[in-house]
Amino acid sequence: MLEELKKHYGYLFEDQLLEEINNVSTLKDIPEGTKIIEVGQTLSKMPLLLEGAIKILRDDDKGDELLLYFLEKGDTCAMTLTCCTGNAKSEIKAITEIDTKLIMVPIQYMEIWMGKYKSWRDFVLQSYQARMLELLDTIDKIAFLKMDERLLNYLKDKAMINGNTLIKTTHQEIAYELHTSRVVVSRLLKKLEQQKIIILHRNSLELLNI
DNA sequence: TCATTAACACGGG
DNA sequence: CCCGTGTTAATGA
Repeated sequence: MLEELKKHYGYLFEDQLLEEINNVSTLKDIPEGTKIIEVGQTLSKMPLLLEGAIKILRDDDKGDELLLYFLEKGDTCAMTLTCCTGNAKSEIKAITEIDTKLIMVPIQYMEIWMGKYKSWRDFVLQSYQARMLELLDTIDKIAFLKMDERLLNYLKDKAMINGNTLIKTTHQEIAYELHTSRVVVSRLLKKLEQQKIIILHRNSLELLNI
């Protein structure tokens, strides 16, 4: 595991910290579509992504959901960063978007390393800021973009994360994540197809000229 | 005007 | 058959 740690985080952390992480953490391979964190769940470990991607969703009071942002390799979950001080519960839901490899660090080390390693402190603060900026970006899109633009944006995001223009999903799933109805998604996708921006298939769609 | 909801027909796996 | 998809009509914001 130390090798993989060095490969992905070696440029960020000093050897001593890498070894400490290696000593207290567990490596996990998680298949696509697995729920990692549920709303209300108490967080005892923080994930460091090595490979793959995770989508972070907000559940509203009616059980509907809304996609907030994606985490990619080198990222960590901002929710756990804020939860580490108290025994706070998660306000968000995390699901693996593709097969993902990550390291789980028990959160008690969060605080210890914050004081001990400058590189760790920088990493945590920078992660926090990056997530905050992504959130603001998402809020901007929800507030100022029409649904058709949000949809296209979502498709592009998904294509980039999967490294593939073929996107495996259903209209219903998109509707949930963008917090709208399937009728709207179907209609807008149809429009995008007529504009030669995408090709529709069953259970998947293809993004053209990115 | 545009989204949502419900309802229905089509057709592919 | 079951489910994803395309479409429409009614209703509401």
